[in-house]
Amino acid sequence: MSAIETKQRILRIASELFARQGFTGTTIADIARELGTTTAALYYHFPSKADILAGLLAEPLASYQRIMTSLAAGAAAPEEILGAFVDLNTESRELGTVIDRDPAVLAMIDERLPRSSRELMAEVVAALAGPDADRAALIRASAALAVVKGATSAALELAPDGKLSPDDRAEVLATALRALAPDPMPKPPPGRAS
Amino acid sequence: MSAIETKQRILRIASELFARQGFTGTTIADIARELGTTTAALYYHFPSKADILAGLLAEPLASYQRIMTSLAAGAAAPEEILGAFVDLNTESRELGTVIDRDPAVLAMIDERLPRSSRELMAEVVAALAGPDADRAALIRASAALAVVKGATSAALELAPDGKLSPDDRAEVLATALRALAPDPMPKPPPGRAS
DNA sequence: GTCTATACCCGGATAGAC
DNA sequence: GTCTATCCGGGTATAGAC
Repeated sequence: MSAIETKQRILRIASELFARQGFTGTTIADIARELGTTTAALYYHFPSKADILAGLLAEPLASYQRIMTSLAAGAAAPEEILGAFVDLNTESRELGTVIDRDPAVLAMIDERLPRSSRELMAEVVAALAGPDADRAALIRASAALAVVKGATSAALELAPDGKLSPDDRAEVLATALRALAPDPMPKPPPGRAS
Repeated sequence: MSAIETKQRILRIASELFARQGFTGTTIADIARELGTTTAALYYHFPSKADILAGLLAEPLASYQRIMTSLAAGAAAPEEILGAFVDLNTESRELGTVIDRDPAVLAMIDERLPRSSRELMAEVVAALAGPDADRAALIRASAALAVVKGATSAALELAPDGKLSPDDRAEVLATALRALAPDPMPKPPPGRAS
């Protein structure tokens, strides 16, 4: 088995284990056992446990930054932004749960990013809420993002083939947009017969 | 300082640290330092680190089970269910982030509960989605729950006094309900003039 | 490229004095 | 109730043979 091939296997195994047990909760020995070798063999392919995580995070993090730059470029439609995050969560479904579950992972990511992940999220919320957003609008924007994350992973779990069908994607997106939009009529004004 | 008083201080400190660094990411030494004593002193008040967490979790877990039994009793309105979870997240705001972030914590909770937390969540989703729910309805129900968690914590962070105002609570609830409701008209059927 | 063996550190927990 | 000192286990990482 070529070195590069083994490297891929390690990443695949690590991805599963991290998703199930978290990054901190997964030991090098866990990965080695699943791989069928010893921990020492692992260190031939990766210099450290953190580097395994970094290898896993490289692509999704690049996608993420692409979204952020396109977001900084101009006023993107909420639909575009939310759709991009649905796709990001779909591509790297296992990692999505890993990332914000483990503070150690958060810290690692913050090292590799220009701005902290909290700041980045705040930017996305601001972009979704629009320029003159009151607190209610910010709440709704946070809600829309929560929907994207929660509903996407729910849809992926419910899907028989583990893939996000176009219908499901549309449902998630529509739900997020409904969350984002203010209530059309919170309470029908009294004195106005239907 | 009385023992009972110190115990409360420990719980308070632990709550903060767990929220910031996660349960696994927080060491007994961290807590002791913040407390101004040594780790050995901590063990006079709590037999183990896990027991500190258990002390923190006791109340919110009881609330949670209260919700579940009332849910099992009869068909509660979605509004009631979602409202109950908003309140639960508000009362134990710091813990909410701790609980499902750390697999170790999840495991501990599952030990103390009759059913696994995954099963419980599935029950709530089912109750929200209704008896004859298709996959889209289940997705929306998951989304509504995600809104409750995400938007409540966002609202708490945005609030100047760190408290959830009635207005904000209403906004969160309305948003969750919009997420839950199917799209009124996803696409106006063609051939039917407005 | 993978092994055995082991160094090293850190975190949870205990013993026993005060 | 709190201290000093220490044990013990487990986890990352390395050395060096094969």
